[in-house]
Amino acid sequence: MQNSEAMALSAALLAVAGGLTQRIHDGVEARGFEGLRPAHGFAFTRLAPDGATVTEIAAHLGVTKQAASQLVDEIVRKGYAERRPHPDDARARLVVLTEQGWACTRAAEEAAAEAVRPWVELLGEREVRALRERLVRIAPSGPIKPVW
Amino acid sequence: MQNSEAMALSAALLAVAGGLTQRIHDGVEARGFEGLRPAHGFAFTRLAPDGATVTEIAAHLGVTKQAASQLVDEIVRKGYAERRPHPDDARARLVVLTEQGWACTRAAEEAAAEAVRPWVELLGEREVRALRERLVRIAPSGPIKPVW
DNA sequence: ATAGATGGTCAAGCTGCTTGACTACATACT
DNA sequence: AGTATGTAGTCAAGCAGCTTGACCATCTAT
Repeated sequence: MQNSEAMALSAALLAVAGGLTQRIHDGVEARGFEGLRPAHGFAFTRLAPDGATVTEIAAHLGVTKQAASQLVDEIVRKGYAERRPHPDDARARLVVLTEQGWACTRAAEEAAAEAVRPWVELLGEREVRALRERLVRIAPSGPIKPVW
Repeated sequence: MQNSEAMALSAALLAVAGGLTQRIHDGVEARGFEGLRPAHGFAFTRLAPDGATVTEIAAHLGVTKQAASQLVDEIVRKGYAERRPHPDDARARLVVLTEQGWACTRAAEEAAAEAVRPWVELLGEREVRALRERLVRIAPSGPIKPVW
């Protein structure tokens, strides 16, 4: 594959990712969840199953513990999560989503579906599913970093 | 398409985009172009054909003119671009890439090719090309915004 | 028991962005 | 032509989100 092709692929991928982020963010706001940034959404995905510690969130986002702690402060203050004592470690605190946090997560899923809808209309459901499968296969496992 | 599928697609896309950005950035640095951030790269793509004004770069990046001006200051100070009088408008200044700027652009293309290579190994060249075509078709035309 | 590693927070500082104000030039209207 | 409005760009100040550094409480290993 030529360098210019790789660059075109990269540019398209980053443009799509940027637009998608914007649309999800707007959709979440339109559903009444304000004062959140995309980074909060990524934190939510890590909190979603059973909660996580600040350190785990920091690793997930690829930032320092201090930054993650500050981010958790925000979502706690806004009622999306709460800090509980950790069952196994008295140093740690388990951050878990509140009901409002779950509602916001569902809103984000709706917004994502809405953002993806134009793609389905353009490419068809089959192609979009294929796109998803390929992206899942090449997705890195490391921390989620901002696109730039 | 279900909401959860749309979310999985979004998550994979953003993860791939984040990883790709990181890899291109690292690759550019490894080729000796330091002190640049991904945002500079996006500015370069706008400057590439025939240069651009600060205002055009601002629109391209989705930031204020002041932020774009500051970013141009940086790449000028580091020798990647220079400001010239605009041929048609005495208010404006045309920012164009220097030879070093072009060299950096080529380095970014090499880095992109390098970053994409694992995907080719995983999916095959045919699939990656198909991926590119689909992404190009759904890519938005608006400003390039950060993923979060 | 003790030494070192780890979870979390407090504090200070930096960087990249924003808003606000301004000058120089362009464009449109009368 | 003359005037009013709009646009390109910069200077200045402020802010938000991140970093580094220091610290305490608790866990883990010897």
